[in-house]
Amino acid sequence: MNPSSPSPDAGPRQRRKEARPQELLDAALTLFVEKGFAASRTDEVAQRAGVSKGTLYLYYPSKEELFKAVVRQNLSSLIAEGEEMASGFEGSSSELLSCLLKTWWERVGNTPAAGIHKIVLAEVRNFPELAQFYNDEVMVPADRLFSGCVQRGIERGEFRPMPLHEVALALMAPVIFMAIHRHSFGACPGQGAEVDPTLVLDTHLDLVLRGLEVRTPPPQ
Amino acid sequence: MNPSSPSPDAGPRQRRKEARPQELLDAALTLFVEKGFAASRTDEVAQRAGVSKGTLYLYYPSKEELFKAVVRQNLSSLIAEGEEMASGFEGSSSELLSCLLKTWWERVGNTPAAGIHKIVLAEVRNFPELAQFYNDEVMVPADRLFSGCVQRGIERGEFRPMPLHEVALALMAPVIFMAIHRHSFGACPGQGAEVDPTLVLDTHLDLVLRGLEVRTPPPQ
Amino acid sequence: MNPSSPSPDAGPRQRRKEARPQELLDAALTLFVEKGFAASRTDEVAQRAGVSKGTLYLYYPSKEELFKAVVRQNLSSLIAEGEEMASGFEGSSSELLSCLLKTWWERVGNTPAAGIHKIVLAEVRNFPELAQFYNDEVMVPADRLFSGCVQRGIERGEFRPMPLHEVALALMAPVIFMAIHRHSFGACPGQGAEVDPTLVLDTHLDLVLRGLEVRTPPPQ
Amino acid sequence: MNPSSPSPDAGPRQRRKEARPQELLDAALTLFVEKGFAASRTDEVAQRAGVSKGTLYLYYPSKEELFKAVVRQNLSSLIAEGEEMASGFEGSSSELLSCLLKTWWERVGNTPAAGIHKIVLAEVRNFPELAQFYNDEVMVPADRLFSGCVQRGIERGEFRPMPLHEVALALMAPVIFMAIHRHSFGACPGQGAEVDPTLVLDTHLDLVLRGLEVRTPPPQ
DNA sequence: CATGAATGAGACTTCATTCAT
DNA sequence: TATGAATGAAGTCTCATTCAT
Repeated sequence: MNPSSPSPDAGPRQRRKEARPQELLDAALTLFVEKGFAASRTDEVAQRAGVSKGTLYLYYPSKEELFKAVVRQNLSSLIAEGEEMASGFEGSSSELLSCLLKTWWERVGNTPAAGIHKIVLAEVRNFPELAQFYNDEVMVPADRLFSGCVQRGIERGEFRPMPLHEVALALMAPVIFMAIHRHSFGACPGQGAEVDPTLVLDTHLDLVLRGLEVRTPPPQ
Repeated sequence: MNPSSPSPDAGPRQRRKEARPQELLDAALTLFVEKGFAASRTDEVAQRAGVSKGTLYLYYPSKEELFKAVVRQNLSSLIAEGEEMASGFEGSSSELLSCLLKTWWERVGNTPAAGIHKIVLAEVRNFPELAQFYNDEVMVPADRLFSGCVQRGIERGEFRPMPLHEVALALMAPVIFMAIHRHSFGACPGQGAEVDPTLVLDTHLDLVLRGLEVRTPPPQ
Repeated sequence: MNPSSPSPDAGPRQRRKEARPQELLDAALTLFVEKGFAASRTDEVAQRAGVSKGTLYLYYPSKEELFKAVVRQNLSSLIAEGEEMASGFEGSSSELLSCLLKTWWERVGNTPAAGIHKIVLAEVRNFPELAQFYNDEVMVPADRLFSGCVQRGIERGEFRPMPLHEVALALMAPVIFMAIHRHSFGACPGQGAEVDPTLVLDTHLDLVLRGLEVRTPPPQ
Repeated sequence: MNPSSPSPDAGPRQRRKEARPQELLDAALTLFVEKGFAASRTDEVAQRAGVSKGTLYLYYPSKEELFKAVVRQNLSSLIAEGEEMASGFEGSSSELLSCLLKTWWERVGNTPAAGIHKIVLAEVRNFPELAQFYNDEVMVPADRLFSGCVQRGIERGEFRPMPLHEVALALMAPVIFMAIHRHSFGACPGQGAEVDPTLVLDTHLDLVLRGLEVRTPPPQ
């Protein structure tokens, strides 16, 4: 991949080798989202990545570790990005929250990665180690990001004083719920498809941001 | 159990026999909610119902059919109640929505039945038959109920005009999400337990209902 | 088996069921001795016992537990028997030791059970739990039995004072070694078969018991 | 490793190459003795020899062949030494036997080489080829050596007339047994460690040699 | 010669389902 | 109707062996 590599071509084998982890993660994401964690077979993950079962274990020592790697690649990185965007943001807090949620929807909610939330909510109880991992790696950072934005709004006098964590949850829940929902019923034709995600998102933002706003004191 | 029991009306044995299906459904609900569908063992369902594994198959021909029966019994009855309450309601639409959501939380969200939503979202993709069923029996009625309340508010001049289904979703999502969340991470100590459900519910209502309100035109 | 059982015949199924554990233990002993512990497949144990693989796990929860059961049945019981014989023995200590070793040879050394010693010596290092088990269940009791007999001889003035545990080991080692040896090379025709076990045993006893004896004090 | 090395006689690389088979055999011996044949991984053998797994297969076509080579190399050299010592011995036959056994213990029993006996006894049944080899190379010469010494003692009037092969076995068994035993249980703390090998050896010799002796006629 | 990524058969174990009693 | 012993397919993971580089 790197043209400065000593061997100019490296051959297909070398190229394959470097791409393996990514190919495996992609295959795993697709299958986990489709069938769930427990119902996915390591055989099939490998098969979809075009390798044998043994090769999968060459890169990831267990099914659980494979799942963690999928989570890290698809969720952890996005949260970090959001944190970065928030830290340098100049506009109003409403714009910031709106921007964060819309970005999240484009980058996660509307992609296969959204299915991860479904898996976690559904199966984490049977895999306690994953619960801890997901909490540390996803839930805590996400809460911190959104709570921080709300606090920013309150401090700047844009928002009413409100409980931070609860507002953060109220902000995130509908988009996550919609993402999960589409992943569950999306495959079933004619069901739940009648709602337009963009309209739902806009409506949700319209409602909640207006609900947050300090009501410009009418002269009364 | 004792055949020498001369009690009339068939005796305890007969009563047991007739109660079997219900006992099995109860045991299955508990276990499915706790572990999920795939991770629940038929052995344990039978054991919790106080019968042998063979007996389970006498009443339900497979684990899948048992699952469907559990879903049918526990979800279908929940919607009608809300519909009834809404139809005779006299107060403001905000009060109506607030009342519906709080009641739902008490009667469903905070009980084992909430776990069914988790199961369905997680596993419906592996049971296409259930998707149709869940859509018809749960999603459509729930949407109709909440959409209707929002429409009532708009018609009575309490709420701004807004897209009905999208608002309905924005209303329901956070409470369902929270219910699911508690079922997933509730068992893990110190995780997700720091949010107070009542406070979340109040905050959510505070935000969304205020967001729905027609802003009383300042000058008038 | 119990004639007072309500059903006089119980049918072949019932009879099979009661015999299962014994049939499985027999099959396991044969196979373990033939191939070793690690190289024996649970499939084959079950097959030789005439049941399916699943049935094996109905009676023994793991391969290791199956092995322990084999050891218990074939070795532990014999040692207890020897202890009993020793406790009530009236004759000389030489006769007692001679009798114990000859009995051991007949009941263990010359039967498939002797192969267990081979397995343990060879593989115990890879299964630490088995090491502890075997030590507690076999080695310690066997040492106690033989040490006790030697001590009896010394106390009664038949034997010279000697270190008990070391003599016990010197007494047991050749017969165990011979048993192992026959199990290893016994299958190979014409090898190691030229020694007559009975003659070896007699010679060993002749040597060691004479070595133990208090040399009748020559008049000096 | 550095190709620019101008050192004569082929340089370190060449030396490495020629030493490979020996390094592999050494690593294999260590590992086989430690873990047994089945539980040893070819990966680890190669790693301990400082080469890759593929290289191992360049020198030995399979794990079984490697095992055979290890046994062959390590057993063949062991016997000749003892024979040499015996042939020129001048003292009493008791001293000769005592010396042989003590030397064997120092040179073999107390070293990793003793582990080979454990491996052979345990696994020879799965490698019929090895049985013949072990018999010819080890058992027959060892028996010849010890039988010869006993015969020498009888001929010189030191020992009672006794069956030669059986006495030989009675002489060798305890030390071999103890050596094997230490290799099996030696790793387990507090087990079998309570016997002092030197004391066992002395006790064994004390017993058996006294048992062999012509009882010096009391009156003289 | 040497490498190490890749393979795939096969190990132990689980569990939904059946059926003789 | 009720039982529970029995089944065997299928799951995750290991590891001896191969082969392109």
